[in-house]
Amino acid sequence: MARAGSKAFPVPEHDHAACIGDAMAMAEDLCRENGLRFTRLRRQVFELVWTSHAPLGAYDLLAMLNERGQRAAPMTIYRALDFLMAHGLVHRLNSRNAYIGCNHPGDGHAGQFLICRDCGRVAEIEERRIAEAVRDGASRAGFDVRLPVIEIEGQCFDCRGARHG
Amino acid sequence: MARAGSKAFPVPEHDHAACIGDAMAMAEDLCRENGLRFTRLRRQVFELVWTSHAPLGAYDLLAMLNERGQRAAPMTIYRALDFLMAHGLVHRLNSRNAYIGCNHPGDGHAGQFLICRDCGRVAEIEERRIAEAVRDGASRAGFDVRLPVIEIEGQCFDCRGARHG
DNA sequence: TTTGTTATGTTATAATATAGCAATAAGGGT
DNA sequence: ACCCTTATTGCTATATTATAACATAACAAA
Ligand SMILES: [Zn+2]
Ligand SMILES: [Zn+2]
Ligand SMILES: [Zn+2]
Ligand SMILES: [Zn+2]
Repeated sequence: MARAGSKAFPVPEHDHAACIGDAMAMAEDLCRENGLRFTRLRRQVFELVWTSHAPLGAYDLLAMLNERGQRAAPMTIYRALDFLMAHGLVHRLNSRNAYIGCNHPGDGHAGQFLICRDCGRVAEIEERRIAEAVRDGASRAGFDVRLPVIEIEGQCFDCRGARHG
Repeated sequence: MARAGSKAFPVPEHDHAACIGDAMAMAEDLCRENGLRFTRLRRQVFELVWTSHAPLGAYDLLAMLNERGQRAAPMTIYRALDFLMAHGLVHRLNSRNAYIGCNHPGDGHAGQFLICRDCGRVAEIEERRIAEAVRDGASRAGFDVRLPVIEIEGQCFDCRGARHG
């Protein structure tokens, strides 16, 4: 039962400011190295997405942004999200119509998402064996994988503990 | 390269009336055996979903239904789809907001979907190795899998052939 | 028939996402 | 500095997908 070393789901009382800081730093780096314009708006949206480890909807983000005086329209958020997604800085969770920050970006990588149905938090993992199994299984049907979307609903370690020790 | 024996994606010129007939028969059986009411409306919607091997949107189905004189409202379709989904007769593809028929029903089974980005067709597979890899990978993060959603975008055998021999 | 339950009809509205065009800001060469 | 080009943002309207709430109808058991 891994856990101590696993960073997939951070413990509830962790230093979340550090999560945000790290993500921000990585995003800055990635944009600088690739000549991307990490504008004020994009920065703000990225920061908002990182408000929590649970995914946020586009209109949630919009409301949060507007509470900061920015009075933006939906398009504004969607465009910022498009940029961030295009460069792997955030991911969209199709099963929730919601967006989650990524802390190991890189254009167009497709990880696997663990979604806790109790606390709503999401962890992104990158298990080679899952990707391989998907590729092999698909190829047995003559199918060539381009973009696997894997969103796994279940229960995280902390929520399991909370229920039946 | 498997293909001959694979039924995941039927060949384009197959007898699709037989697909519909088989699916219908299985649905009838499942409902009879479980005391479910496979009403006229639900039957119609199920048949419409099976119109093609590409997934159809709720409003597409609604339009098709209304072309048959039924003048129904959105709720009507969504309720029929809810029933069909609850009993594994159709699946919702989150990445497309669309619905696809299932021909091996059973309450709440969760397969893996191959979605061709060229022809739009979808094949449902059930690869034990994928499910196992997901369960193992998740448990390494202390996560207990309840409902894996796996939607794999790529290119099917027929579309690959059509492009470069 | 009465009664409780499930299914459908109907109207309105919520939630999510995109189209289209004008205004502005950033970068690059002269 | 200037002009030019492109990328970004602002803004209004609209499309698409899904649900809420309540009334009526069909069904089945008592
Ligand atoms: Zn954190
Ligand atoms: Zn949890
Ligand atoms: Zn067919
Ligand atoms: Zn295809």
